[in-house]
Amino acid sequence: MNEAYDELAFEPHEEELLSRVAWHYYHDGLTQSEIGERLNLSRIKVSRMLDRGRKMGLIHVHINSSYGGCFALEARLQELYGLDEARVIPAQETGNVNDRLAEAASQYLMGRLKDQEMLAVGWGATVMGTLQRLSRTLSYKDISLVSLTGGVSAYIEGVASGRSSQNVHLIPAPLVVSQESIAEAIRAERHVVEVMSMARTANYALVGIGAVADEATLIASGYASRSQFEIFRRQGAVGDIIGIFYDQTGEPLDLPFHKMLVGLDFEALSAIPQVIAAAGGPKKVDAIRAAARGGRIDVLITDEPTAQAIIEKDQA
Amino acid sequence: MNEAYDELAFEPHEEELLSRVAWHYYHDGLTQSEIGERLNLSRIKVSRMLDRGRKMGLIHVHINSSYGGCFALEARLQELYGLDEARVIPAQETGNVNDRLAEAASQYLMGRLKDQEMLAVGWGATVMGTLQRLSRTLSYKDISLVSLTGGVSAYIEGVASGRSSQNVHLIPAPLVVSQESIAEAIRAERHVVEVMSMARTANYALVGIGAVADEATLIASGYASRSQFEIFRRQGAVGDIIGIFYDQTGEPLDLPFHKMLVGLDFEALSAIPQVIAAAGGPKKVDAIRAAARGGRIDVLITDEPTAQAIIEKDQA
DNA sequence: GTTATCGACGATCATATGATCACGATGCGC
DNA sequence: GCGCATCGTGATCATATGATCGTCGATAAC
Repeated sequence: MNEAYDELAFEPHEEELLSRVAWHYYHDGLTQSEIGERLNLSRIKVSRMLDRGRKMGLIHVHINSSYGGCFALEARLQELYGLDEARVIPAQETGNVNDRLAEAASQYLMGRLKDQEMLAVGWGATVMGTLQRLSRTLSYKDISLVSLTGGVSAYIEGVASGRSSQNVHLIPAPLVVSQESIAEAIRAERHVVEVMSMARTANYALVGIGAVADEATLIASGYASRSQFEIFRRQGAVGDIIGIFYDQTGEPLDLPFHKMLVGLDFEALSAIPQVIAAAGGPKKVDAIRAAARGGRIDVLITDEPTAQAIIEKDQA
Repeated sequence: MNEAYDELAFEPHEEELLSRVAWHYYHDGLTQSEIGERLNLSRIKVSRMLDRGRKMGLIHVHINSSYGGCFALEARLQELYGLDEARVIPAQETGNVNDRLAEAASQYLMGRLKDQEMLAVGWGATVMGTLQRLSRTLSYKDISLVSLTGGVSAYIEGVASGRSSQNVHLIPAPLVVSQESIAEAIRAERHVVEVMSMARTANYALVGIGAVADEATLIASGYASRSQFEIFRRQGAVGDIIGIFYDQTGEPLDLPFHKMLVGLDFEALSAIPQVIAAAGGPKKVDAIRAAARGGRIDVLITDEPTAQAIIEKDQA
């Protein structure tokens, strides 16, 4: 029998043969050897055909889940901004976005935190929610918490209740004070210096990203006024991380407000091995995008519509 | 670190994790071990998750080809009628259906015929087309041809041209004669007896399936009349194979016409290891269905709409 | 409280897969 | 016609996968 002739004869029907092989493999669950026997092909050839089928897009694997689309966005985000990791949660009508982001962030950290590591935390509603969900894990893994800024005591106390409280180190000050001189004085305090230098040694930093919008938590909590925000906006601010406002490119602005902050600066933040940001919502699109472009963050946890919007802006 | 706690915590997010695993596996091309490292799972667990994902329908493999839908029909046909094999060619506007069936049949036979085997052939346009396409393979593989009935010499001669002609054994008679006595006399001829007994030893039989319709080749070629067909139909005939008409259940009818045929009967045909039928078209739906249900054929090669129609009739 | 049952887990091992290599056929340029 | 490059092929081997088994822990029944 002349093999060459046989193979030649199949050529115009390559697609059929390919489809048939793929069908047997993926739907019938046959092994490549079994398919080879049935169709008079060598096992290796079947393997190569499947390979070709996959590369040519003939074989398509669909993941039948609301998460399916998100992974593509994650890959895109990572690629565009050089992130270590991106997590995108699927769009959903029910449920508060911040809660779901907090949930996702806590999931991420649960999988990442190793025993006895140190987590530095920023400021904001999402960060708070994440810490609440993490509290049990933090005890289990004996994680140390340290604050990146002042003004976190209110909510971090709840998280740190119980046995693990000895591992929580807070900057004992407000986030913002009314004068630069006071801020300087506080930053010079021994205890504050200690906590801040400890924060620099954290393995991870968990931060929120704030929009320059009237709904910002900074305004709601009285740390800043609407008129201040208006000024920030005029100066090109698109968002803030731990109270520091930055422009479209993610570069921090030179604002008097920054001088009144008690907390780490961007340089110190970047020195932490992995900066994880959890934020989402239409108002925050520009803020997140700028933070990512400027390399301010290593890991981004956001929601699907926000991810979509961010990516779209950078396609154009 | 307490592993159990970690795993527990992922529970409500099983779908996410499953999707993520599937994504990495199928889209990113990571190995199960790599996925395990990334997501802090054991390799074996990743394997099991993928398994579950497939079983639960979370992971769906789509074969992006016009042939894709046909394999489902093939599987259904095989299952419903206990066929050894079914081949369904995709619906297509261009091209003659018979030609495409002949092409598919010849493809099938090319892959199946081994050196020096014997193929018995029936009667009809599709069979003729198949043999024409096969002629080169027949020479290459040194295949013997033998006819199942009379009346095939006209077209089989062309196929058997050249060196391999010594391996072609035809029943030297018409398909049908005008009287029972003549048929008996022919069937008693030494040469006819020889060829017919040779046909019984064939490895494969290739046959067409005829509809009881005015367009039938039997009528067109003058072997039967429209009025005869009308009578057959009244007696419950739905189709014929090698000139033998059968009813809805595939049982041969008791017709005077059969007594005037020169060729094998159903019993002899069934004794051939694999009876391959190639037929399609709306008129032949009932004929094919009855042949399949009655176990008259082992392999069916048909087209997509026909397969669909056959299956639909048996669903109800 | 104790025991039985069940399910999840990872270790181990056989099998399936695909990466690499070397060969032979085919087509092309010299 | 004669190398030469290229492609497709099967052989071989390292790796990836999943089937099987025993263990452990949780739960439920007693």
